[in-house]
Amino acid sequence: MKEPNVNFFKDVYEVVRLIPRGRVTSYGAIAEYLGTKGSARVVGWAMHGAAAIEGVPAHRVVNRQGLLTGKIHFGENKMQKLLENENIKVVNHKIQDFEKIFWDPMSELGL
DNA sequence: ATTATGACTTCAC
DNA sequence: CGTGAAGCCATAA
Repeated sequence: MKEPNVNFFKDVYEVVRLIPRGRVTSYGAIAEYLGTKGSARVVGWAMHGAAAIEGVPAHRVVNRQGLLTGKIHFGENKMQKLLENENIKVVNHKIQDFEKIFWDPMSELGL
């Protein structure tokens, strides 16, 4: 295949799509689930396109600290509004009870 | 092909 | 999880 990484992007969309409502996950978790755990940044790049795709709640994907880093490109008010709409509490650009609502694809989906 | 940048992560203080 | 520095993979110019 000429572009094997493209498959990676598609997987990211599927995983993000499987994120339950009121739950969030991190780029590293998705990257690791896909096998490219070293490319957490690439997951962010995948989300860049995912944000334009329906059914891909990019707002549910945050960094390891539960910080809404993606809101910068997503829309600060927009992302927080969406998260609050999912019963997710966001304060100072950060998710509250992040470890509680954290959704790990490796544990939930099971490898 | 090389350099620079990025929606990240981990290690060290 | 405060701040700071280095590492890693892919895209854009």
